[in-house]
Amino acid sequence: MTTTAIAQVREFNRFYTRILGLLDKEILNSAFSLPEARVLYELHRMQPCSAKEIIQVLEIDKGYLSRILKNFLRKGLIQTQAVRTDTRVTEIRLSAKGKVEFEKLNRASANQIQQLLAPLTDSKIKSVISHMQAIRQLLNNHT
Amino acid sequence: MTTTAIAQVREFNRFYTRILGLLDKEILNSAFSLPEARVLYELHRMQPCSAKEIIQVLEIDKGYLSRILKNFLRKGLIQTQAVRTDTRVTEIRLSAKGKVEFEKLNRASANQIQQLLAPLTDSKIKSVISHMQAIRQLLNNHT
DNA sequence: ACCAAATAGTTGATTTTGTCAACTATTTTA
DNA sequence: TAAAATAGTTGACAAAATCAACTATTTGGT
Repeated sequence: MTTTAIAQVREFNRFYTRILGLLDKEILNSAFSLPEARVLYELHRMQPCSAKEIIQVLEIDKGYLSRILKNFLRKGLIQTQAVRTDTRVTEIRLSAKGKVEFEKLNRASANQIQQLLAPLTDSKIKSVISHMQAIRQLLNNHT
Repeated sequence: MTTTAIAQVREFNRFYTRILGLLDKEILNSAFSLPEARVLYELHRMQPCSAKEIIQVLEIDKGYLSRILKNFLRKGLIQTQAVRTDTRVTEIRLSAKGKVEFEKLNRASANQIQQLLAPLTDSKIKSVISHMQAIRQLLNNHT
């Protein structure tokens, strides 16, 4: 039983890895690299937040992130401010420009997803989404 | 309607990217890099096959793949043979050693998946899998 | 049959991405 | 109050990926 279950999950992983690859292509010819895009996305969703929080969510190296954020700061996409109660921590938030860039990226990625869903009828789209929600709920223990 | 659909897909992508990242960790402390592991996996499933076929499935650069295969050959994991009717093409297949290595890797990855499913009851596992199959079927146009 | 275009794969050069360890500056703990 | 822990930075490096030029074939059109 579990053997076939594992094979099925593996097949899905293979399949969905491909889908994610397709969707990422759009991002790759934006102004951002994939890791930058992911950081921007998390900033948008978590801000204000510390570098550490991003590191935890994205499981990314802290040195690596530090450089990405330095770059974002240079481009004026984020603002940083030391936290009063613990000056080791810097609170990061998107600047107005950062928000604009995020929105651009987000629209591009929305287009990609739309193309993915385009061949489906509305009811099939609903169906896909409910399957996705179900999977999320079932596997959700895993951080 | 589609707006929320897109947001839902995005959430799932985020979620499943994380899952895939977790599962990949196991592979990363094997003898293979992630791309090598993917090539090995495709070889196992498609052999005998040409480099081109792998390139198409994995959407990987041909120069990059060429090096990976060269490396596999050096390690004795694959055997190659020019195709009679078109000597530009080399038919690749796993050697006995290659099959053994694949099996090792495959077991490691199976363990990871098993851990993912471990907290679930059998009926929930069935449920996850049927949702996965449904998604695959619905999105399958997108090779 | 012959030449141009296409194709499979290789190689070298380079860029991008990611890792690791050492370091500074704080804060926490015991 | 000294030692350990934590947030983040930086430099050195390694791994992953891309790009273009190249060889050797095969195909297609005339």
